[in-house]
Amino acid sequence: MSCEKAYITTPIYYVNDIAHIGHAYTTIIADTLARYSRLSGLDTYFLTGTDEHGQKIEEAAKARGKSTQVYADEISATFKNLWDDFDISYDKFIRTTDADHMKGVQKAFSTMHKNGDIYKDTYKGHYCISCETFFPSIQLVDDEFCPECGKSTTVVEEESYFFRLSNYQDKLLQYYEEHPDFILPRSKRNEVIRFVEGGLTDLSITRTSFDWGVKLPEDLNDPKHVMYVWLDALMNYVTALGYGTDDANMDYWPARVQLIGKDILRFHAIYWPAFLMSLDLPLPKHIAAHGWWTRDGEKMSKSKGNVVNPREVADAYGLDNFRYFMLREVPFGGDGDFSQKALIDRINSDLGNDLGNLLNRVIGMSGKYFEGKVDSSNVAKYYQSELDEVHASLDKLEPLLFEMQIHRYLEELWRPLTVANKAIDMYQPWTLMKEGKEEEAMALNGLISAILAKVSVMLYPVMPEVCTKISNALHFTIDNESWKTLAKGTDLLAPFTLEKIDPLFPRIEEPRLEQMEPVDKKVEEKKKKTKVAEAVEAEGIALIGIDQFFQTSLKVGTVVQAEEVPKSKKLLLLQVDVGEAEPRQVVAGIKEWYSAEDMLNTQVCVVANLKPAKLMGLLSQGMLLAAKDENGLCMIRPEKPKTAGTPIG
RNA sequence: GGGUCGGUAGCUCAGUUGGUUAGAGCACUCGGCUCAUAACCGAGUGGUCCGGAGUUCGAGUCUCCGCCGACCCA
Repeated sequence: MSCEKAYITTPIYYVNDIAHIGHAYTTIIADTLARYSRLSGLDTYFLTGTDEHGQKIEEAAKARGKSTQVYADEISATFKNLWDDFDISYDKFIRTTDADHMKGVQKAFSTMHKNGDIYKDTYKGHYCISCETFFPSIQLVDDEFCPECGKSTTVVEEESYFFRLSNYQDKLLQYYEEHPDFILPRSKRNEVIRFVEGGLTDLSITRTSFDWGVKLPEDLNDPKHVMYVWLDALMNYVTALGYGTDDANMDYWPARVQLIGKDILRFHAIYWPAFLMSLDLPLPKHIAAHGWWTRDGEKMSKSKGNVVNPREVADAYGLDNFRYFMLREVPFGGDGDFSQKALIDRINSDLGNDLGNLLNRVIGMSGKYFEGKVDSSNVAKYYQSELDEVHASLDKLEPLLFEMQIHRYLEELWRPLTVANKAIDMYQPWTLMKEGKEEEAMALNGLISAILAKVSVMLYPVMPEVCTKISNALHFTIDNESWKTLAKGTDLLAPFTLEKIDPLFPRIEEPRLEQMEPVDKKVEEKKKKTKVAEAVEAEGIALIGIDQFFQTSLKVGTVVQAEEVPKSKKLLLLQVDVGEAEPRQVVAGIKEWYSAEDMLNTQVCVVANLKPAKLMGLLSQGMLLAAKDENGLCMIRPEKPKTAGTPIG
C-alpha cells in the first residue's frame, strides 16, 4: 500500500503497577483511533508496550526475591494479556528491555552527543527513589521528605550526562506558536507554553546510582552510567519503528497522534520534542492528554480500595459497552467519573433504547409484514429528507474524531438513530400496511436498515464486536469499502433477509459488581415510590433485587478445627470445610459467646465469596452468619446436618 | 506566592469573529403510538449564563476586580 500513513501510540506503561481503568482508557482511545484510521483506508501502525527500566523496578524485583528481568517479564505480560483479552488492535507491543529498543536508544544518545547536545557534569540533588525524581532542597518537606509521595529522600551527588534542553527553549516556543493544535486539548497548551517561557534548565539524562537501564554507547567508554528513564522511555516511539537498527518502519514517523495521561504532559510536550529536534526528526502531529477517572466522585487509590479494575467491569457489563461508556461519558481532557449508575444509564438509554431497540423494531416490522425481506429500492423516493439529515450528521463526524472530541462524535452519531425512530412514528408502517401502501412500508424498513448500517460502520471503531453483529444481521461487511459507500457516501443496502437476533443490549436493572455505591438521592426517591420500600427504609436498609442477593455465595460449612486467637478477646480461628479441596480459614469475632470447643465439629453458614481480609495478621477467607441482640450472639446453623458446601439460597 | 483552565437548566455539557425569544442529552410531568428491550414520538416544567463594575446601540461572549473549583509551578 502506498497510501497515507497513520502512526498512533499509547504511552508505554510502567511495570510497577497493575493495569487500572486509566491504562485501559488510554489504550481504548488509541485503539478506537487506530481502528477508525484503518477503516478509512490509512496505512495504520498502532503501538503500545511497557516501560521496564529504573531503580524502582530493580528494587521491587529484589523485594520479591526475583531477578529483575523475570519480574519485568511477569508484569509486562499482565498488560499484554489484558490488551489481548480486550482485543486491542496493536501492531507492536514494545518493551524497553527489547534488544532493538536499547540499541536504538544508544544510537539516539550518540547522535545527540555528536550534535553537541550532550555534555558531562555533576549533579547534586535530593532524590526520591519512589518518584524517580530529583527535588531542590526548598521543595522538600521538613528538609528531607519527598513533596510528592512523602517518603524520605537521599542526597545524591553524582556524575551525570546532561541534555542541553536550554538550547531548545526558543525553538519549542516557535513550534507551539506555529502548531496551535500540537498539544490537545487546547486548554493544556498555555500551561506548557508558560512553563517553557519560565526558562528551561538542562536535563540530567544518566544515572550511576543503579544498574537496571540502558548503558551508554560503548565508544563513550563510561560503563557506570545508565540512561535516565525518560530518555529511554520516550525513545520507544521511534525505536519501535526500527530507529537506530533497521529503520524498517520509520516511514510511519511522525506520529499522527500520541495519547498520554495529563500527568506526563511535560515530558511529551517539552522533552520529547526537544529530543526529536536534536535528532533531526520531525515532531508528532498531536500530543493528546486525557484526564483522570474518579470513582463515584472520589479519587481512586489503593488505600481506599476503590480502584476500578477494567477487567471486572468488562466482564460484568461487556467490553464494548465499557468502551462506549468511557468514550461517551467524558469530554476529552477532562476528568471522568466512573459509577455503575452512570454506566448502566448509558447502556440502557443510549445503547438499549436508541440503538438496540431500533434494530429490534426493524426486525419486528420486516418479519411481520415482509417475512424478513428488506428492499431499499424506493427509499429515496419516499424518504429523501430523512436521508439528507442522516448524511449531514455523518459528514460532521470525522473532524470531531481528529480533534479528539470523541464524546461529541458519539453524540452526533446518535442523531441518525433519532431520525430513524422519529420516522417510524411519523410514517406509521402499521397504518401504511392497513392502507395497502406496502411499497412505502418496505422503503421505510430500507431506510431504517440503511441508517443502522451507516451508524454501525462509524460506531465500529468504538464498539467492534457489537457492530459486527449488526452488520451480520444486515448482511453487509464493515470495511473500507462500506466506509466509503455507506458512511461517507450515500449508498443504501442491497436487498437482504433480516433474521431475528437476540437483543444486543438487554436491560440492566441492578448493578452487577458488588461494591459500595454512594447514597444517591435520586435512587432513594425512586424507592420511596413503593410503600414497602418506605417501610424498609425506616430501618435504613435499601431494597435489593434477587440478582443482588445471589451475588452473595452462602454455603453450609463444617468446623473441622477451632482455636483461640492469642491476645484477642473476641476472635476465634476456625478451619471450615465448605466442600472445597482445603478447608477455609475463617477468623470469627465470637469468642465472647462461643469457645473453641463449642464450635468444633458443628455446622455453620459461611459467606463464601467475601474478599479475604486480615484480622490481627491472620487471613480470613469468609464470614459466619450470626444474629446478635441485647442478650448476646448466636450462630445461624442448618436445622439438620447438611453436606459441607451445600449452597444456601 | 506566580500561573493555566473552568464556573451556563436538577445532573453532564455545547454555545463559532459580541447581534433577534440561550441549546443538547439524561432526569421529571403530561399526551400520543403499538413495529420494538415499559422501549419510541410529541409537548411542557426548568436558566439574575458565579458575583460586581465597565466598554458598546447591543455582553454568556470583550476589559477590570472579587468569590469558588481543578490543575501546573515555586
